[in-house]
Amino acid sequence: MLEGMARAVPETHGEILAAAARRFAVTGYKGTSLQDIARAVGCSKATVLYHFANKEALLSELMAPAIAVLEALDARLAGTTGAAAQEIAAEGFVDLAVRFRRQIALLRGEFPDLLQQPAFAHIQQISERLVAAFAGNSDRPSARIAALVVLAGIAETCAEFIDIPDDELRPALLAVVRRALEPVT
Amino acid sequence: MLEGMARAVPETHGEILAAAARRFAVTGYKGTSLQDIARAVGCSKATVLYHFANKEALLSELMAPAIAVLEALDARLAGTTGAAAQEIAAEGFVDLAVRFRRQIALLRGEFPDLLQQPAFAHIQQISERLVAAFAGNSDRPSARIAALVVLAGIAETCAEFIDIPDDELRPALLAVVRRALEPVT
DNA sequence: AATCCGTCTGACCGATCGGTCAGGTCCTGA
DNA sequence: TCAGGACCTGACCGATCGGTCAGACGGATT
Repeated sequence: MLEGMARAVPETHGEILAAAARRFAVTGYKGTSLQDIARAVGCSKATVLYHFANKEALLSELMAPAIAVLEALDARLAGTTGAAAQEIAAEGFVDLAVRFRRQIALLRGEFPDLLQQPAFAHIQQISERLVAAFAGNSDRPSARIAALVVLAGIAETCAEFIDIPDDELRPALLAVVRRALEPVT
Repeated sequence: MLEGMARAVPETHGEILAAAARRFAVTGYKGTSLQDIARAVGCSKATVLYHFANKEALLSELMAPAIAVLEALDARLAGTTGAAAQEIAAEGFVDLAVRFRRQIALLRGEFPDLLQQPAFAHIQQISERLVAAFAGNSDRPSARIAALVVLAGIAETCAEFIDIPDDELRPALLAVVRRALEPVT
């Protein structure tokens, strides 16, 4: 069986995942071919497809931890309203965006397309609830516009500053978000 | 010569341009094929390439007016600093983004890629100066982060709200931008 | 020695991409 | 009547895409 020392098994699976994360973050999901990833790893494209059923499976495995944190944030948001919802959304989403900068970068501009795939269908509803929370559950168009500005601004800014340390990015983002959001009346 | 009534010349050129604008705004530049555009117009792909040298020429002609306005804003920004630069950048960019929502939508996520092409090379420098103006020409990282948040947030929000009337979107955006920007010391 | 299995690969597939080209149609001016 | 040019098209091109498949290789089990 599996007794004895850990077999010197090649960790190709993890290497492919890491290389895909790096390439996706630079050239996006659609803009990165399986050939690109294979070249970065140093194996053939067929090897990539041996370890992952298809390109989308590669994306799913890469996004899974970020999605789990997003769902946890959505759960904490349930039942909150007004300023409390704004505060939870601000702290929670800024933290998420900073920690998963690479994952956010890879779906730049492809967010609407990728949401079509059934594997990410529920993300759309979560992001709608997140916008509502940023707006303090207000129906005023100006509140929703401000919410979308900060949501999109955080995501894009995190994707842009990939080298800055977390402890520098997080407080600056939190400060601008708290300033930008429309106070609930 | 060209005397007499305007010849009933088919305005295919304009129709292609309009259809391309619509398709690009929905599926992006890379995500829209010349076949898609031809189908939307009701002509062949070869006809599209008869009226436009190549796909990039179609994009250039579509972006030209927006780029002209952006360059005018950049010119107005020259020589300004501090709060004055912030105010000019805010009003100018919000107005630009609202007016050219469709053009902004079409380069969602493809902005970095498209900037590589020599035709749009100088746009990168302009956007850097725009970020600096939003930051009130401050070197503080938090000011630059706030500037990028509002810049990206405005662009993405405009691309998202394509149906809202200009007069509703513009003041709401201006309000959130003025709130969000870090005041110059 | 024979077998099995995890790992990996080159060759190949159909589809689609942006782009080219020869030629057809139709109007106009000489 | 004829030549010419603007307009348009189907057929085709090479490249690249995601994905499939039969089989090669090597170490462990029997």
